[in-house]
Amino acid sequence: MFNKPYNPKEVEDGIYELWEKSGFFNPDNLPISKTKNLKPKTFSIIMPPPNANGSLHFGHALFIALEDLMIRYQRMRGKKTLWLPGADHAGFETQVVFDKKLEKEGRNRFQISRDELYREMMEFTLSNKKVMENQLRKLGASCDWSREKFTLDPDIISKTQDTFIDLHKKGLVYRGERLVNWCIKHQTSLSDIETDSVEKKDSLYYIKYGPLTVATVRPETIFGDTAVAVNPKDKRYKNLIGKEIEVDVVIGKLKLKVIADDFVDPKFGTGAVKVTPAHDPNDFEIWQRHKNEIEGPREVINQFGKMSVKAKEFEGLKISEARKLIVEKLKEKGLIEKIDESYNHAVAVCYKCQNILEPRLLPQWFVKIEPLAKPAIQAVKSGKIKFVPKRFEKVFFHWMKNIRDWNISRQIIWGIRIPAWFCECGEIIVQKEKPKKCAKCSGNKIKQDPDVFDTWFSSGQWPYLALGYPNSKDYKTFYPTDVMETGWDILFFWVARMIMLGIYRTGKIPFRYVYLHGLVRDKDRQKMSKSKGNVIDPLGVAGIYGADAVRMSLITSAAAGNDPVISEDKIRGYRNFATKIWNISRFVLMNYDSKFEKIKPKFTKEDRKNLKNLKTIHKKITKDIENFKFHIAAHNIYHYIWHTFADKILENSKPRLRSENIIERATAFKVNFEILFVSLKLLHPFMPFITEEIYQNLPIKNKKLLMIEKW
RNA sequence: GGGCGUUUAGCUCAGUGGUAGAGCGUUUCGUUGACAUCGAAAAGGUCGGAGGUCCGAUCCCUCCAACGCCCACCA
Repeated sequence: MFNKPYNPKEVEDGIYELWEKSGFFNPDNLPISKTKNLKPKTFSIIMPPPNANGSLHFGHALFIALEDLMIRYQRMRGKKTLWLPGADHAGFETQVVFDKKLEKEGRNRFQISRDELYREMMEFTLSNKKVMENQLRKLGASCDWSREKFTLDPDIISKTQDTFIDLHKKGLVYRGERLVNWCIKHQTSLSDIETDSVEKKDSLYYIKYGPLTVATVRPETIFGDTAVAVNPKDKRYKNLIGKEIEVDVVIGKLKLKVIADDFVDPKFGTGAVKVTPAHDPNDFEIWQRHKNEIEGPREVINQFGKMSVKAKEFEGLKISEARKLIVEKLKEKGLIEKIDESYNHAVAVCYKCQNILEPRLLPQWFVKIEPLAKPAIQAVKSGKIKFVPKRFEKVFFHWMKNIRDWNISRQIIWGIRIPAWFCECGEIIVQKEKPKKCAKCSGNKIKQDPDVFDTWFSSGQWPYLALGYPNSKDYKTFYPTDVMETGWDILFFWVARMIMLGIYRTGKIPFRYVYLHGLVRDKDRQKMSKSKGNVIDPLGVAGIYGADAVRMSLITSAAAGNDPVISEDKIRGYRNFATKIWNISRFVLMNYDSKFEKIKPKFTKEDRKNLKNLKTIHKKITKDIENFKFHIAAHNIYHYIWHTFADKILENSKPRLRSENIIERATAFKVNFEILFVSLKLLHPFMPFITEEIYQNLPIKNKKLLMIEKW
């Protein structure tokens, strides 16, 4: 008989060890019934590799609960089941975390040599990775540790570079000088989706430009102007189109051509726009359309967000200071016509530090995305890949259809180095090893591109790389994987890229189902964040109430795609449920008598009804799990165990359990035992620890592990 | 400017074309061998609003409102 009350702390670690030692996390060790000539059915999930730069939070606990549920269910169904764990170096994210750490120590990364910084960050990451792995164990993740991968494993690095080289060969990767999102704080460019847009109130200055007036929020960029644009249909400026006008820009005079472009909205401002191709994405595109008419980008703001040498007397000033000063000078000269002080517009900011991003003209590597997007859209359209819930397919299509080329260069050191080399002569060579000499100029002054890949470029290849593409047995056995389970917030960052790169590289879809979970919120529906102080540590509460209670409360809290709401109250509620099951089991077993073994039960009508009902519940739960309705399955098993089994069936069995007649006693016991046994199986994927612990105490023959009992 | 989601009991959320559900909270009773981390019972909802389809709508359709989110190059 087991102790009272149930104490998860005393049980969970031991159970995990029992599982891990059994070897059954590894699909190769599973007792798969092999029918002749038939390949065993497989089921595989590649774990979204957590960023190895901190501890696990509730979002991680959620994916663990959901994925482990699917994995345990499929394993019990008898499939050759693989859950492949991993960890992500998380390039820019980790760089940001590490920058903060350095800042606390009074250091900064720009003073540390590349090699030294990389070494320190690797050490930091590997130690976080170890912590994370143990946390995954604490939460009961039944993943195959023997296959664990890290995004900076040598083979992953090498194969990620192969993909880049291959894309380059096929013309799908190019090096282009384009305006990119530049973060002044982090000193790197970012992709379009690594930006947030915030509403900002600014002044809109109306500045006299020779014969006309332009409206701008950025007077400090006037030195970089190369044209003035108007709408071709705008009658006001018809006579000026094609002419050159002379503009006083404080530090001198500029001759600017007036050009006609449809982009210009005649109704906005004065209908005339100053064109600054080096510092505005729209202006850059205007220039692209008028390349042979006007001068190209002239950079007047540098990488630190300060005025460059081209701003002459304003050189070195911060943007805001320069703006103020320039406006003053313009005012003195009578060139400011008016100022609209409450102009609201959206500006792009760094999604990490919220600093305004400076558009900068930089040579970067871009992935030509359209040829990759088309087959990805097709895969979802045709139903080869299905989204759960389905509504995200629409979101996916919308984004994929409007997608722009992907900047994959990052000016940080933490990541996979881009395999490209620059010769003094300007030649660019794409290959892994350093070229001995340049094919063009025969020179040997060749340097490697200092940049690394956007971290999503490697994680976008995760399903097939983690499985050992292209030649491994695992890749052949488990690819395409069955389910990709992750948060909808990284639909574009990750899921879309995995589909695109997966199809490109392997010719196959990377997964059949995309299950998207929501964002975990606190009891006031607030996002959990450190600054709000409302973060609940999943490991902390798991330590108090048990990992089972944490997992169950996460699963019951939301349907796919919805945000689960978590509170300690709720977790406590499921801890009570664990206690209930514990006591149910104690009660069932306390009425056990070894003499029952030989007795043939005589079932009553009620017994038969209850056993039949059990089958119905079994079927319903199976169906709901198959249909990804985990929260419904969880509610049902909860309700059945507590309010049908305990409240009714067990209560009603009490008189018979105390009967003088051993057949009556044995029958009552056997019915209760059968229901308990099936309930434990049904509950196992949801609450694996306590169910396994009880199973280990059951008086049954050929006991193995509940984990591999037949569903 | 497009698009999406949510709106059901005091709170947080499930759910269904045919007498409304759970957890927590509240109230009452119960501690005689599974369980007080509990049991029994109770109160509490015109299922956001207005139309429509239907024998019948909380559920399907249309419109509206509130809240939340995503996407978008008007200086």
